[in-house]
Amino acid sequence: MLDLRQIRDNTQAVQALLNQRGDYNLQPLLELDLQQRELEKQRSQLQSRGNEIGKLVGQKMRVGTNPDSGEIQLLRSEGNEIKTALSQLEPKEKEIKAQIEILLLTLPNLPSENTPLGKNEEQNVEVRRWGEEYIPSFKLAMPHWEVGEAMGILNFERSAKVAQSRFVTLIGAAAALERALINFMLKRHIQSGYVEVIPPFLINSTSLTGTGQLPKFAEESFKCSHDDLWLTPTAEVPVTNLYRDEILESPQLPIRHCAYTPCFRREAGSYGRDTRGLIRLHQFNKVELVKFVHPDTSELEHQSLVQDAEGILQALKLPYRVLELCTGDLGFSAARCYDLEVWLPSAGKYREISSCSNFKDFQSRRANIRFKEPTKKGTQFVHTLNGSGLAIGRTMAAILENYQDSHGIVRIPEVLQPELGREIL
RNA sequence: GGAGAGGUGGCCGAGUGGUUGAAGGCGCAGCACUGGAAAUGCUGUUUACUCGUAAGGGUAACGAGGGUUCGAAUCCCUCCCUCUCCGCCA
Repeated sequence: MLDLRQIRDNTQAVQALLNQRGDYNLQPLLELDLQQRELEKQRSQLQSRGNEIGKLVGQKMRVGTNPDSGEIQLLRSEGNEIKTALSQLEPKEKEIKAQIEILLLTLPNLPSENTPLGKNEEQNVEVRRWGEEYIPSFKLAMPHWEVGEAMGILNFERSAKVAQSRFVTLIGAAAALERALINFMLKRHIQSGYVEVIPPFLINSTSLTGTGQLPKFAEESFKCSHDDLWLTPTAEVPVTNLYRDEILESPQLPIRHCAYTPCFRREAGSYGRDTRGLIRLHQFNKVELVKFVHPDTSELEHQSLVQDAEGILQALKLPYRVLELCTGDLGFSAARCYDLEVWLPSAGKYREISSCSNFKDFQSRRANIRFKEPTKKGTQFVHTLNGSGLAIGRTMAAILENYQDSHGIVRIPEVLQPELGREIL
Protein backbone atom coordinates (compact mmCIF):
# COMPACT_ATOMS: atom_id res chain seq x y z
CA MET A 1 0.00 0.00 0.00
CA LEU A 2 1.25 3.46 -0.83
CA ASP A 3 1.45 6.19 1.77
CA LEU A 4 -1.61 8.40 1.42
CA ARG A 5 0.27 11.39 2.77
CA GLN A 6 2.97 10.89 0.19
CA ILE A 7 0.32 10.77 -2.51
CA ARG A 8 -1.20 13.94 -1.11
CA ASP A 9 2.08 15.84 -0.74
CA ASN A 10 3.94 14.58 -3.82
CA THR A 11 1.14 13.85 -6.21
CA GLN A 12 3.17 14.63 -9.33
CA ALA A 13 6.10 12.42 -8.41
CA VAL A 14 3.91 9.48 -7.40
CA GLN A 15 1.80 9.82 -10.52
CA ALA A 16 4.90 9.84 -12.71
CA LEU A 17 6.17 6.62 -11.13
CA LEU A 18 2.80 4.94 -11.45
CA ASN A 19 2.71 5.89 -15.09
CA GLN A 20 5.80 3.73 -15.58
CA ARG A 21 3.71 0.76 -14.50
CA GLY A 22 0.42 1.32 -16.21
CA ASP A 23 -2.68 3.41 -16.32
CA TYR A 24 -3.45 4.85 -12.89
CA ASN A 25 -5.20 8.04 -11.92
CA LEU A 26 -4.76 9.55 -8.48
CA GLN A 27 -7.34 12.31 -8.79
CA PRO A 28 -10.38 10.39 -7.47
CA LEU A 29 -8.33 9.29 -4.51
CA LEU A 30 -7.23 12.83 -3.74
CA GLU A 31 -10.79 14.11 -3.88
CA LEU A 32 -11.99 11.44 -1.51
CA ASP A 33 -9.10 12.22 0.80
CA LEU A 34 -10.12 15.86 0.90
CA GLN A 35 -13.72 14.97 1.66
CA GLN A 36 -12.72 12.53 4.32
CA ARG A 37 -10.57 15.02 6.16
CA GLU A 38 -13.30 17.62 6.08
CA LEU A 39 -15.76 15.11 7.51
CA GLU A 40 -13.25 14.05 10.11
CA LYS A 41 -12.86 17.65 11.21
CA GLN A 42 -16.61 18.10 11.60
CA ARG A 43 -16.96 14.81 13.39
CA SER A 44 -14.21 15.41 15.90
CA GLN A 45 -15.59 18.86 16.69
CA LEU A 46 -18.98 17.35 17.45
CA GLN A 47 -17.41 14.61 19.50
CA SER A 48 -15.40 17.17 21.40
CA ARG A 49 -18.57 19.08 22.36
CA GLY A 50 -20.25 15.79 23.20
CA ASN A 51 -17.46 14.91 25.58
CA GLU A 52 -17.77 18.31 27.17
CA ILE A 53 -21.49 17.79 27.77
CA GLY A 54 -20.88 14.41 29.28
CA LYS A 55 -18.40 15.92 31.67
CA LEU A 56 -20.66 18.80 32.59
CA VAL A 57 -23.58 16.51 33.37
CA GLY A 58 -21.30 14.35 35.46
CA GLN A 59 -20.05 17.34 37.42
CA LYS A 60 -23.52 18.62 38.14
CA MET A 61 -24.84 15.22 39.18
CA ARG A 62 -21.89 14.89 41.49
CA VAL A 63 -22.70 18.12 43.29
CA GLY A 64 -26.22 16.88 43.72
CA THR A 65 -28.07 18.70 40.99
CA ASN A 66 -31.46 17.15 40.32
CA PRO A 67 -31.19 14.99 37.18
CA ASP A 68 -34.56 16.35 36.07
CA SER A 69 -33.54 19.97 36.49
CA GLY A 70 -33.72 22.33 33.55
CA GLU A 71 -30.00 22.77 33.08
CA ILE A 72 -29.37 19.06 32.88
CA GLN A 73 -32.34 18.57 30.56
CA LEU A 74 -30.88 21.24 28.32
CA LEU A 75 -27.50 19.53 28.19
CA ARG A 76 -29.15 16.21 27.51
CA SER A 77 -31.08 17.52 24.59
CA GLU A 78 -27.96 19.12 23.15
CA GLY A 79 -26.25 15.78 23.60
CA ASN A 80 -29.04 14.14 21.67
CA GLU A 81 -28.74 16.66 18.87
CA ILE A 82 -25.06 15.92 18.62
CA LYS A 83 -25.80 12.25 18.54
CA THR A 84 -28.21 12.74 15.67
CA ALA A 85 -25.72 14.87 13.77
CA LEU A 86 -23.02 12.30 14.31
CA SER A 87 -25.21 9.47 13.17
CA GLN A 88 -25.51 11.28 9.85
CA LEU A 89 -21.83 12.11 9.53
CA GLU A 90 -20.27 8.89 10.63
CA PRO A 91 -21.63 6.56 7.95
CA LYS A 92 -20.59 9.05 5.28
CA GLU A 93 -17.07 9.22 6.60
CA LYS A 94 -16.84 5.46 6.94
CA GLU A 95 -18.03 4.98 3.40
CA ILE A 96 -15.44 7.39 2.08
CA LYS A 97 -12.72 5.79 4.15
CA ALA A 98 -13.67 2.42 2.74
CA GLN A 99 -13.50 3.78 -0.78
CA ILE A 100 -10.09 5.26 -0.10
CA GLU A 101 -8.96 1.93 1.28
CA ILE A 102 -10.11 0.10 -1.83
CA LEU A 103 -8.38 2.55 -4.11
CA LEU A 104 -5.19 2.39 -2.08
CA LEU A 105 -5.23 -1.40 -2.01
CA THR A 106 -5.49 -1.59 -5.77
CA LEU A 107 -2.54 0.71 -6.49
CA PRO A 108 0.69 -1.17 -7.16
CA ASN A 109 3.99 -0.38 -5.50
CA LEU A 110 6.19 2.36 -6.89
CA PRO A 111 9.20 1.06 -8.80
CA SER A 112 12.52 1.71 -7.14
CA GLU A 113 14.70 4.40 -8.68
CA ASN A 114 17.10 1.66 -9.78
CA THR A 115 14.47 -0.33 -11.62
CA PRO A 116 15.07 -0.22 -15.37
CA LEU A 117 12.35 1.43 -17.43
CA GLY A 118 10.46 -0.82 -19.78
CA LYS A 119 7.06 -1.77 -21.05
CA ASN A 120 7.06 -5.55 -20.75
CA GLU A 121 9.12 -8.64 -20.11
CA GLU A 122 11.08 -8.16 -23.29
CA GLN A 123 12.68 -5.13 -21.75
CA ASN A 124 13.94 -6.89 -18.65
CA VAL A 125 17.66 -6.53 -18.21
CA GLU A 126 19.95 -9.52 -18.11
CA VAL A 127 22.40 -8.93 -15.29
CA ARG A 128 24.62 -12.01 -15.49
CA ARG A 129 24.84 -15.64 -16.55
CA TRP A 130 26.37 -18.51 -14.71
CA GLY A 131 27.37 -22.06 -15.62
CA GLU A 132 27.06 -22.00 -19.40
CA GLU A 133 29.70 -24.73 -19.42
CA TYR A 134 27.15 -27.04 -17.84
CA ILE A 135 24.62 -26.67 -20.63
CA PRO A 136 24.34 -30.07 -22.34
CA SER A 137 26.01 -29.96 -25.73
CA PHE A 138 24.01 -32.81 -27.27
CA LYS A 139 20.38 -33.10 -28.18
CA LEU A 140 18.27 -34.03 -25.20
CA ALA A 141 16.88 -37.57 -25.34
CA MET A 142 13.63 -36.69 -23.58
CA PRO A 143 12.06 -33.68 -21.91
CA HIS A 144 11.78 -34.06 -18.15
CA TRP A 145 8.20 -35.29 -18.14
CA GLU A 146 8.97 -38.01 -20.62
CA VAL A 147 12.05 -39.22 -18.87
CA GLY A 148 10.18 -39.10 -15.56
CA GLU A 149 7.27 -41.09 -16.92
CA ALA A 150 9.58 -43.53 -18.67
CA MET A 151 11.32 -44.17 -15.37
CA GLY A 152 7.99 -44.48 -13.64
CA ILE A 153 8.83 -41.77 -11.13
CA LEU A 154 6.47 -39.03 -12.34
CA ASN A 155 2.83 -39.76 -12.90
CA PHE A 156 0.52 -37.16 -14.37
CA GLU A 157 -2.27 -39.38 -15.58
CA ARG A 158 -3.11 -40.87 -12.23
CA SER A 159 -2.79 -37.45 -10.63
CA ALA A 160 -5.46 -36.10 -12.96
CA LYS A 161 -7.67 -38.96 -11.82
CA VAL A 162 -7.04 -38.19 -8.17
CA ALA A 163 -7.29 -34.42 -8.57
CA GLN A 164 -7.20 -32.69 -11.95
CA SER A 165 -4.80 -31.87 -14.70
CA ARG A 166 -1.79 -29.86 -13.59
CA PHE A 167 -1.07 -32.14 -10.66
CA VAL A 168 1.73 -34.64 -10.31
CA THR A 169 2.52 -37.64 -8.18
CA LEU A 170 6.17 -38.31 -7.41
CA ILE A 171 7.03 -41.96 -7.05
CA GLY A 172 10.11 -43.59 -5.63
CA ALA A 173 13.26 -41.82 -6.76
CA ALA A 174 11.42 -38.60 -7.67
CA ALA A 175 9.81 -38.43 -4.25
CA ALA A 176 13.20 -39.02 -2.65
CA LEU A 177 14.81 -36.40 -4.85
CA GLU A 178 12.09 -33.89 -4.02
CA ARG A 179 12.62 -34.46 -0.33
CA ALA A 180 16.39 -34.30 -0.70
CA LEU A 181 16.13 -31.00 -2.56
CA ILE A 182 13.93 -29.46 0.10
CA ASN A 183 16.27 -30.63 2.79
CA PHE A 184 19.38 -29.52 0.96
CA MET A 185 18.05 -26.03 0.34
CA LEU A 186 16.84 -25.55 3.88
CA LYS A 187 20.13 -26.73 5.32
CA ARG A 188 22.07 -24.28 3.24
CA HIS A 189 19.84 -21.35 4.07
CA ILE A 190 19.90 -22.16 7.75
CA GLN A 191 23.68 -22.17 7.49
CA SER A 192 23.54 -18.69 5.95
CA GLY A 193 21.59 -17.42 8.93
CA TYR A 194 17.96 -17.92 8.04
CA VAL A 195 15.71 -19.32 10.76
CA GLU A 196 13.50 -22.08 9.49
CA VAL A 197 9.76 -21.87 9.99
CA ILE A 198 6.94 -24.18 8.99
CA PRO A 199 3.91 -21.92 8.86
CA PRO A 200 0.24 -22.76 8.40
CA PHE A 201 -0.56 -23.75 4.83
CA LEU A 202 -4.08 -22.38 5.10
CA ILE A 203 -4.28 -18.65 5.55
CA ASN A 204 -7.01 -16.09 6.04
CA SER A 205 -8.07 -13.17 3.83
CA THR A 206 -6.37 -10.58 6.00
CA SER A 207 -3.05 -12.32 5.47
CA LEU A 208 -3.52 -12.38 1.70
CA THR A 209 -4.37 -8.70 1.76
CA GLY A 210 -1.27 -7.98 3.81
CA THR A 211 1.11 -9.28 1.20
CA GLY A 212 -0.87 -7.97 -1.77
CA GLN A 213 -2.54 -11.07 -3.25
CA LEU A 214 -5.93 -9.64 -2.30
CA PRO A 215 -8.03 -7.90 -3.39
CA LYS A 216 -6.62 -7.89 -6.92
CA PHE A 217 -5.67 -11.51 -7.43
CA ALA A 218 -8.44 -13.46 -5.74
CA GLU A 219 -8.93 -15.67 -8.80
CA GLU A 220 -5.36 -16.94 -8.49
CA SER A 221 -5.83 -18.70 -5.15
CA PHE A 222 -7.85 -21.68 -4.00
CA LYS A 223 -10.42 -20.84 -1.34
CA CYS A 224 -12.05 -23.14 1.20
CA SER A 225 -15.78 -22.88 0.79
CA HIS A 226 -16.88 -23.00 4.42
CA ASP A 227 -14.19 -20.91 6.00
CA ASP A 228 -12.31 -17.71 5.51
CA LEU A 229 -9.26 -19.76 4.61
CA TRP A 230 -7.25 -20.08 1.44
CA LEU A 231 -4.57 -22.51 0.36
CA THR A 232 -1.33 -20.60 0.49
CA PRO A 233 -0.03 -19.62 -2.96
CA THR A 234 3.47 -19.10 -1.53
CA ALA A 235 5.15 -19.18 1.88
CA GLU A 236 5.63 -15.45 1.47
CA VAL A 237 2.08 -14.96 2.70
CA PRO A 238 2.07 -16.88 5.99
CA VAL A 239 5.65 -16.00 6.85
CA THR A 240 5.33 -12.28 6.20
CA ASN A 241 2.07 -12.19 8.14
CA LEU A 242 3.72 -13.80 11.13
CA TYR A 243 4.61 -10.29 12.24
CA ARG A 244 1.43 -8.55 11.14
CA ASP A 245 0.29 -5.75 13.48
CA GLU A 246 3.49 -5.92 15.44
CA ILE A 247 5.98 -3.29 16.50
CA LEU A 248 9.45 -4.81 16.48
CA GLU A 249 12.50 -3.41 18.25
CA SER A 250 15.19 -2.32 15.81
CA PRO A 251 17.84 -4.64 17.36
CA GLN A 252 15.62 -7.56 16.33
CA LEU A 253 16.19 -6.62 12.69
CA PRO A 254 16.96 -8.06 10.29
CA ILE A 255 14.73 -11.08 10.76
CA ARG A 256 15.51 -13.75 8.17
CA HIS A 257 13.33 -16.80 7.69
CA CYS A 258 13.41 -19.72 5.34
CA ALA A 259 10.35 -21.89 4.95
CA TYR A 260 9.36 -24.96 3.06
CA THR A 261 5.69 -25.06 2.04
CA PRO A 262 3.62 -26.53 -0.70
CA CYS A 263 2.13 -23.78 -2.87
CA PHE A 264 -1.27 -23.80 -4.47
CA ARG A 265 -2.19 -21.71 -7.49
CA ARG A 266 -5.15 -21.78 -9.77
CA GLU A 267 -3.13 -20.61 -12.77
CA ALA A 268 -6.19 -18.92 -14.12
CA GLY A 269 -5.58 -17.52 -17.56
CA SER A 270 -2.67 -19.75 -18.46
CA TYR A 271 -4.68 -22.56 -19.97
CA GLY A 272 -2.59 -23.23 -23.04
CA ARG A 273 0.78 -22.68 -21.40
CA ASP A 274 3.19 -25.28 -20.07
CA THR A 275 0.57 -27.96 -20.13
CA ARG A 276 3.12 -30.70 -19.77
CA GLY A 277 5.59 -31.46 -17.06
CA LEU A 278 6.51 -29.90 -13.77
CA ILE A 279 6.68 -26.28 -14.83
CA ARG A 280 3.18 -25.07 -14.11
CA LEU A 281 1.19 -27.09 -11.57
CA HIS A 282 -1.65 -26.25 -9.22
CA GLN A 283 0.40 -27.65 -6.37
CA PHE A 284 4.16 -27.44 -6.06
CA ASN A 285 6.76 -27.35 -3.34
CA LYS A 286 8.94 -24.36 -2.67
CA VAL A 287 11.55 -23.22 -0.22
CA GLU A 288 11.10 -19.51 0.37
CA LEU A 289 13.34 -16.85 1.86
CA VAL A 290 11.70 -13.95 3.70
CA LYS A 291 13.39 -10.97 5.31
CA PHE A 292 12.24 -8.13 7.53
CA VAL A 293 14.85 -5.40 7.51
CA HIS A 294 15.65 -1.81 8.41
CA PRO A 295 15.02 0.46 5.39
CA ASP A 296 18.67 1.51 5.36
CA THR A 297 19.84 -2.03 4.71
CA SER A 298 17.13 -3.23 2.37
CA GLU A 299 19.13 -2.76 -0.82
CA LEU A 300 22.06 -4.77 0.56
CA GLU A 301 19.74 -7.41 1.96
CA HIS A 302 18.10 -7.70 -1.43
CA GLN A 303 21.42 -8.35 -3.15
CA SER A 304 22.39 -10.96 -0.58
CA LEU A 305 19.00 -12.61 -0.90
CA VAL A 306 19.57 -13.02 -4.62
CA GLN A 307 22.99 -14.48 -3.90
CA ASP A 308 21.55 -16.93 -1.43
CA ALA A 309 19.12 -18.16 -4.07
CA GLU A 310 21.85 -18.29 -6.68
CA GLY A 311 23.99 -20.29 -4.29
CA ILE A 312 21.58 -23.19 -4.58
CA LEU A 313 21.74 -23.23 -8.37
CA GLN A 314 25.51 -23.02 -8.24
CA ALA A 315 25.76 -25.85 -5.74
CA LEU A 316 23.57 -27.95 -8.01
CA LYS A 317 25.60 -26.84 -11.03
CA LEU A 318 22.52 -25.77 -12.91
CA PRO A 319 23.13 -23.09 -15.54
CA TYR A 320 21.12 -19.95 -15.01
CA ARG A 321 20.89 -16.26 -15.68
CA VAL A 322 19.77 -13.32 -13.59
CA LEU A 323 17.30 -10.81 -14.94
CA GLU A 324 16.31 -7.55 -13.42
CA LEU A 325 12.66 -6.90 -14.13
CA CYS A 326 11.78 -3.64 -15.79
CA THR A 327 9.05 -1.31 -14.54
CA GLY A 328 6.47 -2.84 -16.88
CA ASP A 329 7.04 -6.42 -15.73
CA LEU A 330 7.38 -5.80 -12.01
CA GLY A 331 4.99 -7.72 -9.76
CA PHE A 332 2.18 -5.77 -8.11
CA SER A 333 3.82 -5.46 -4.69
CA ALA A 334 7.46 -5.21 -5.72
CA ALA A 335 9.63 -2.11 -5.94
CA ARG A 336 12.53 -4.02 -7.40
CA CYS A 337 12.84 -7.62 -8.52
CA TYR A 338 15.38 -10.07 -9.87
CA ASP A 339 14.32 -13.27 -11.53
CA LEU A 340 16.60 -16.27 -11.64
CA GLU A 341 16.07 -18.35 -14.74
CA VAL A 342 17.42 -21.86 -15.03
CA TRP A 343 18.43 -23.41 -18.30
CA LEU A 344 15.79 -25.85 -19.50
CA PRO A 345 17.12 -27.93 -22.39
CA SER A 346 13.70 -29.18 -23.53
CA ALA A 347 12.59 -25.61 -24.05
CA GLY A 348 15.97 -24.47 -25.29
CA LYS A 349 15.74 -21.45 -23.07
CA TYR A 350 15.96 -20.12 -19.55
CA ARG A 351 12.86 -20.50 -17.37
CA GLU A 352 12.03 -18.72 -14.14
CA ILE A 353 12.95 -20.70 -11.05
CA SER A 354 13.13 -17.91 -8.50
CA SER A 355 11.84 -14.41 -8.10
CA CYS A 356 13.55 -12.19 -5.54
CA SER A 357 11.70 -9.01 -4.66
CA ASN A 358 12.18 -6.01 -2.49
CA PHE A 359 8.77 -4.73 -1.44
CA LYS A 360 10.19 -1.87 0.61
CA ASP A 361 7.37 -0.67 2.88
CA PHE A 362 4.52 -1.69 0.56
CA GLN A 363 3.64 -4.92 2.33
CA SER A 364 4.54 -3.68 5.79
CA ARG A 365 2.09 -0.82 5.39
CA ARG A 366 -0.67 -3.24 4.43
CA ALA A 367 0.24 -5.74 7.09
CA ASN A 368 1.15 -3.04 9.60
CA ILE A 369 4.59 -4.34 10.47
CA ARG A 370 6.59 -1.63 12.15
CA PHE A 371 9.71 -1.19 14.21
CA LYS A 372 10.95 1.22 16.79
CA GLU A 373 14.41 2.67 17.08
CA PRO A 374 15.50 3.41 20.64
CA THR A 375 16.85 6.83 19.71
CA LYS A 376 14.00 7.92 17.47
CA LYS A 377 10.48 8.62 18.50
CA GLY A 378 7.57 7.07 16.73
CA THR A 379 7.55 3.98 14.60
CA GLN A 380 8.68 3.17 11.08
CA PHE A 381 7.62 0.50 8.65
CA VAL A 382 10.07 -2.33 8.10
CA HIS A 383 11.07 -3.32 4.61
CA THR A 384 10.08 -6.81 3.55
CA LEU A 385 11.85 -8.91 0.95
CA ASN A 386 11.46 -12.40 -0.29
CA GLY A 387 12.58 -14.81 -2.91
CA SER A 388 12.28 -18.42 -3.88
CA GLY A 389 15.20 -20.43 -2.81
CA LEU A 390 14.06 -22.32 -4.91
CA ALA A 391 10.94 -23.71 -6.52
CA ILE A 392 11.45 -27.44 -6.01
CA GLY A 393 9.44 -28.78 -8.96
CA ARG A 394 11.22 -26.59 -11.46
CA THR A 395 14.55 -27.54 -9.91
CA MET A 396 13.63 -31.18 -10.38
CA ALA A 397 12.71 -30.49 -14.01
CA ALA A 398 16.05 -28.77 -14.52
CA ILE A 399 17.92 -31.70 -13.01
CA LEU A 400 16.01 -34.27 -15.05
CA GLU A 401 17.08 -32.45 -18.18
CA ASN A 402 20.48 -30.93 -17.49
CA TYR A 403 21.73 -34.10 -15.81
CA GLN A 404 20.41 -36.41 -18.48
CA ASP A 405 22.90 -38.12 -20.75
CA SER A 406 22.32 -38.96 -24.39
CA HIS A 407 20.76 -42.29 -23.42
CA GLY A 408 18.24 -40.78 -21.09
CA ILE A 409 20.12 -41.72 -17.92
CA VAL A 410 19.89 -39.05 -15.24
CA ARG A 411 22.78 -38.45 -12.86
CA ILE A 412 22.23 -37.00 -9.42
CA PRO A 413 24.02 -33.71 -8.63
CA GLU A 414 27.06 -34.39 -6.45
CA VAL A 415 25.82 -32.36 -3.52
CA LEU A 416 22.71 -34.53 -3.29
CA GLN A 417 24.45 -37.87 -3.69
CA PRO A 418 25.31 -38.33 -0.01
CA GLU A 419 21.70 -37.69 0.96
CA LEU A 420 20.27 -40.02 -1.69
CA GLY A 421 23.03 -42.61 -1.34
CA ARG A 422 23.58 -43.03 -5.05
CA GLU A 423 24.81 -41.35 -8.22
CA ILE A 424 22.14 -42.26 -10.73
CA LEU A 425 18.47 -41.58 -10.38
C1' G B 1 -18.96 -30.79 18.50
C1' G B 2 -21.10 -30.12 24.03
C1' A B 3 -20.48 -27.47 29.00
C1' G B 4 -18.08 -23.68 31.71
C1' A B 5 -14.38 -19.54 32.65
C1' G B 6 -11.97 -15.50 30.69
C1' G B 7 -9.84 -11.56 27.16
C1' U B 8 -7.63 -4.21 30.42
C1' G B 9 -1.09 -0.55 28.69
C1' G B 10 5.86 -3.95 27.39
C1' C B 11 4.38 -7.48 31.58
C1' C B 12 1.38 -8.44 36.21
C1' G B 13 -3.04 -6.51 38.01
C1' A B 14 -7.30 -2.86 39.96
C1' G B 15 -11.57 -0.82 37.98
C1' U B 16 -18.74 1.27 41.57
C1' G B 17 -21.91 3.81 34.13
C1' G B 18 -19.73 10.06 35.42
C1' U B 19 -14.41 14.47 34.02
C1' U B 20 -10.18 7.06 33.42
C1' G B 21 -5.58 6.79 28.24
C1' A B 22 -7.12 4.09 32.45
C1' A B 23 -5.14 2.98 40.22
C1' G B 24 -1.08 0.03 42.05
C1' G B 25 3.15 -2.93 41.03
C1' C B 26 7.10 -4.72 37.79
C1' G B 27 10.05 -3.48 33.77
C1' C B 28 12.34 0.42 30.95
C1' A B 29 14.54 5.61 30.25
C1' G B 30 16.33 10.20 32.34
C1' C B 31 17.77 13.00 36.62
C1' A B 32 19.39 13.20 41.84
C1' C B 33 22.28 10.64 45.56
C1' U B 34 27.46 7.62 45.03
C1' G B 35 34.54 7.29 44.25
C1' G B 36 31.69 3.73 41.15
C1' A B 37 27.57 0.58 41.71
C1' A B 38 23.41 -1.45 44.50
C1' A B 39 19.50 0.47 47.29
C1' U B 40 16.57 4.91 47.50
C1' G B 41 14.04 9.34 45.68
C1' C B 42 12.00 12.29 41.70
C1' U B 43 10.36 12.59 36.63
C1' G B 44 8.90 10.22 32.39
C1' U B 45 7.26 5.83 29.81
C1' U B 46 0.96 3.39 23.99
C1' U B 47 -0.61 3.93 19.15
C1' A B 48 -3.24 5.91 14.94
C1' C B 49 -5.62 9.84 12.41
C1' U B 50 -6.07 15.04 12.06
C1' C B 51 -5.05 20.59 12.71
C1' G B 52 -0.45 23.51 13.35
C1' U B 53 6.14 25.99 10.58
C1' A B 54 6.54 24.78 15.71
C1' A B 55 5.15 24.72 20.71
C1' G B 56 0.93 22.40 21.15
C1' G B 57 -4.40 21.24 20.26
C1' G B 58 -8.60 17.82 18.80
C1' U B 59 -10.45 12.80 18.06
C1' A B 60 -10.26 7.56 18.50
C1' A B 61 -8.62 2.87 20.83
C1' C B 62 -9.60 -1.50 27.48
C1' G B 63 -10.21 -8.77 21.87
C1' A B 64 -13.48 -7.05 17.15
C1' G B 65 -18.10 -5.04 15.48
C1' G B 66 -22.94 -3.20 16.68
C1' G B 67 -26.60 -1.26 20.49
C1' U B 68 -28.54 1.38 25.14
C1' U B 69 -27.14 6.34 27.46
C1' C B 70 -26.07 13.33 27.97
C1' G B 71 -21.90 9.91 29.24
C1' A B 72 -19.60 2.82 28.51
C1' A B 73 -13.44 -0.64 30.21
C1' U B 74 -18.04 -1.04 33.17
C1' C B 75 -24.93 -2.71 30.76
C1' C B 76 -27.10 -5.58 26.15
C1' C B 77 -26.31 -8.35 21.30
C1' U B 78 -23.11 -10.75 17.52
C1' C B 79 -18.41 -12.54 16.22
C1' C B 80 -13.16 -13.86 17.20
C1' C B 81 -9.48 -15.75 20.42
C1' U B 82 -7.51 -18.17 24.99
C1' C B 83 -8.11 -21.61 29.11
C1' U B 84 -10.63 -25.95 31.78
C1' C B 85 -13.74 -30.39 31.50
C1' C B 86 -16.33 -33.99 28.20
C1' G B 87 -16.64 -36.22 23.24
C1' C B 88 -13.88 -37.27 18.66
C1' C B 89 -9.29 -37.78 16.37
C1' A B 90 -3.36 -37.92 13.98
